[in-house]
Amino acid sequence: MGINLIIAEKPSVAQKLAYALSRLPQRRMYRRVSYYEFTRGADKIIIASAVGHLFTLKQKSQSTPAFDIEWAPTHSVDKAAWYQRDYLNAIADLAKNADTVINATDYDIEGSLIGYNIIRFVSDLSKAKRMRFSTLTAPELESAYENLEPLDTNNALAGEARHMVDWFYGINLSRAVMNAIRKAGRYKTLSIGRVQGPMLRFLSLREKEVKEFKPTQYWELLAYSKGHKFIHEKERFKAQEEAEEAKRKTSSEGTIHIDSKTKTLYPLPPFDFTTLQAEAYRLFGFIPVKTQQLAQTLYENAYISYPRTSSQKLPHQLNLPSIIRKIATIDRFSSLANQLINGNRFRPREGQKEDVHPAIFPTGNLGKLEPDVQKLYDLIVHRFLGCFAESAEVEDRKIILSAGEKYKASAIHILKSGWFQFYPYAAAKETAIPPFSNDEKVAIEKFEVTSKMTSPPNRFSPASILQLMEKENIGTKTTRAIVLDTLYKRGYVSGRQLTVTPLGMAVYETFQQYSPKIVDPSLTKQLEDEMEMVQNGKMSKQKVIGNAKVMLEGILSDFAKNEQQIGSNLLNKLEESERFASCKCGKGFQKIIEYQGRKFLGCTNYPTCKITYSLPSSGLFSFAELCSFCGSPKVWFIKGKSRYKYCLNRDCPEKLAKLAKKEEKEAEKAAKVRSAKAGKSPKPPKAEKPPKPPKEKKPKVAKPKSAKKPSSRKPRIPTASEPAAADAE
DNA sequence: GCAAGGTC
Repeated sequence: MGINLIIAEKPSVAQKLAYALSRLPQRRMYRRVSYYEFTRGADKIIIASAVGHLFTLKQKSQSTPAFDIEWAPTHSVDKAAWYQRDYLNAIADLAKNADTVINATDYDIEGSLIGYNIIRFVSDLSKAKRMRFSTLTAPELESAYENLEPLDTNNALAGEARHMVDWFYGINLSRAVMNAIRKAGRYKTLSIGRVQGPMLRFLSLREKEVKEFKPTQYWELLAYSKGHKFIHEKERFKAQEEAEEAKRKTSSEGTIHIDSKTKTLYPLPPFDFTTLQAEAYRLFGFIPVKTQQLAQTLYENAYISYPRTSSQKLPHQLNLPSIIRKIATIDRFSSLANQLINGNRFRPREGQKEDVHPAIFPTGNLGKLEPDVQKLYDLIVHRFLGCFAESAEVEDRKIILSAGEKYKASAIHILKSGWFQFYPYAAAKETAIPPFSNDEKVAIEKFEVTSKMTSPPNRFSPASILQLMEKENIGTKTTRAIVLDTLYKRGYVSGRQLTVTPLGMAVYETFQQYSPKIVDPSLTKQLEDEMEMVQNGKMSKQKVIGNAKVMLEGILSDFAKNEQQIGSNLLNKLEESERFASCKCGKGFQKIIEYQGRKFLGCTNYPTCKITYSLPSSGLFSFAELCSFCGSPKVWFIKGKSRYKYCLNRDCPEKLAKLAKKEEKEAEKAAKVRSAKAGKSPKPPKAEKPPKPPKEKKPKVAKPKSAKKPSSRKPRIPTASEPAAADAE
């Protein structure tokens, strides 16, 4: 009787394996860690589990560049990985008596490496075999066990090459920028890497587009009939005269033509991890890292399936009808779930993407949830139930008004709501149907020529940058959100509309100049090609790593030659980024303070330090630069299609001068109009807000919430002001 | 302390 030790990648898979290979696996404990034991045929089987990578790369000796590294147990290097220790020790112990050690991690290069490292460091590679499966269904797991393969060493070596190349690039280049800024006089944690690089590049290029955008004017021609608005088919006219010309060519009566199309809208596929993160951001504003944490909580409580999947499939082996029946017992879903049960609708609409783990689905178990966790859970349930619902049908109505020139309007009419009621978050919106019929003759009551400004491209949101990274195939479903979080932590980006700080821009530009490879998306593609060659045995791991070293040596020596210039530039930009945060009092940093629903810029020593600035009450803003006239922070303020850069100091001398000049001009204009059209009363100049009393010298002080004495006086918060005199762009 | 990749 042989002893076979099977190693899974994570505890949940160990459990699945145990129940797939045995009816009655014995669950045993090694300290806090469980493993399974049973006999199958002539063999005794033990199933233990890793928890991801149990080994990590560690610098072996000090050298520059840092190329001397070795593998070490993660728990010995990283305190946060303390819990891994028992898992590793359990495997080491159980491996002692094993005749065969089977690597049953996920069948990809990371999985192969997880198992390979464990086996070579705590057991013996000569005893090793590989289980290969692509889903976690019992028949496939059983078949994988009955058809063991030799250990896939080349896959593991490809993974090892990936780890080492990433380490060499990431650690050495991060140290290079940190050294540069340190020699310029500041300690600051900076970083760059194969994934951070391209992400920062995408964001920086967009930032430049936004900052350099010059709005241009265009005109729209609108026609109204029976009170309904039609727009000229050309939509945008470059010159007002063109719009007026089209208006002149239009007769006052026209004919209606209606073009109706019925569209079938199929249910959306169940959630994969990235789509869940995007939807949770779109609907609740959860940043992707938060969604990741909430989903992990739901998973650990067994309320949802494994969340880190890229699959959009729900295999029937999951016993979907029983899940829907369990969900029907939860009050707030019972009506929807029962509709499916009564309609015998148990076949889901699926998407194209596949993975080892199925799409995210609720298990039907449920306990009490924190509010945010519940929001995410309900979203998952609605999406899941929606997959089984009927398609929706909408009528898409295009209404053309021909009167010499052509005008158009459109309307959406929902014919069948189908899955919309299950997943209302993505339902089509019904619009009022204008009362027109085909070939109807109608009168045009009114025209409008309106002037509009083109708007800059949108900044990325946390969801949209992650979607772009997925499309470009950079990073993984698990790490992309974490890498974005790193960019925030480094101070490279800020805000929900991802704004690149001067520091972030400088880091990007530095690497673009001295090490363009690290910010180039194609480094990932190159690494993938090389890993594939390692997997096929066409290239050695050493060769891949050697190539990276040669590349880096050149970059690093070039970097060192220009260190002084790089360092002083980074320092300048760092200080520029921080000015928003360094208060004039010299003791604290400025930060956004929220009090009684109002936001203002105050000091970390507020209310001891009374220096505050009002902020716009709506719209987006981000730090631009320090005002060259008064030293207060200047912000970009974006509202609708307008963009202003303005100084937060209401008494800024430049601002007051501009305001005075503007008023002077308006007065002049008004005087001209008066003299030209004597007799007719001219339009008064647009009223300018008078400058408000100095904010900075007489700051309004709000009582902090912790104030012990209830004050009879209402705490006064600086009121938000519109930019009175701003640099419009 | 720096990366990216697994996982609780």
